Amino acid sequence: MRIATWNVNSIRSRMDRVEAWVQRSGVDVLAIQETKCREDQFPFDRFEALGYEVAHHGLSQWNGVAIASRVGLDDVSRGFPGMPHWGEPAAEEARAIGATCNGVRLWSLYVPNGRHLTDPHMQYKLAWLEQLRVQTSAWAAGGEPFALMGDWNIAPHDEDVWSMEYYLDKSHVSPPERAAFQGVLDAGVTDVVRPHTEPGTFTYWDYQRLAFQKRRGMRIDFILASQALADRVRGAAIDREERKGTGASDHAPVVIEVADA
DNA sequence: ATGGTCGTTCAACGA
Repeated sequence: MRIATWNVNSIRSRMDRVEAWVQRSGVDVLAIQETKCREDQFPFDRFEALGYEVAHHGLSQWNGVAIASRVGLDDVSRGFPGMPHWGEPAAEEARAIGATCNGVRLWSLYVPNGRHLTDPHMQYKLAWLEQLRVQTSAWAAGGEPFALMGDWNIAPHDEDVWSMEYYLDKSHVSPPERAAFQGVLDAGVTDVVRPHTEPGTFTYWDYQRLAFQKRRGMRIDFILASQALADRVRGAAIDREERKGTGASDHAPVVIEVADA
């Protein structure tokens, strides 16, 4: 079974590329982030024509997560228990959706950006990750195979950014963010992609300042798997080619190959 | 050429 995660940065403006990539990659399940649309705007018909069921969670033009699967899509959850809200007044955001596909519990997650070190959004990000840690601990205790997939907006290691000097006073690399990410790992999941990729492999390149052409990227998209699932991972890759050309998302798809149970 | 962006929705914001 081939499973992937991809921040598409608007499903409506990206659907032609997404469709081409789905067919080219042969993924069985795709976790999508930043659909940037409401439920009534999501192109369900395009996925159904490709043979995929889709569960989507979209509340506005921001955020939005989905899971597309051609190997079953059951027990869909929108949000996770205790997930913090944002804004004044505080409102739910579409940042998490879970579904069981072929016996594996999969989550598509869009972790809050944090914006700046002193921005209130950073506290929201850290609180969101703390609650995800709590939930991950509970899920891991069950022993079932599951994965947390998505855009974490954190570069856990120095080698995960093109320049630590550039990011020193910016979000995504700060000690509190890295500690929050490590907290989720310590709750019972492991990065199953890193062992299959070279150091300095990135998943995201800013649209600005020719970042992709200058190889100025970050590794912020991850697939974290429970032990039961990690034991079945046979390979992984980051499809950097998909970042090329006109109409590309600023994120590349991340793919794992999983053996049958 | 010594800087170079995209989405949302339509002035400004988010990333």
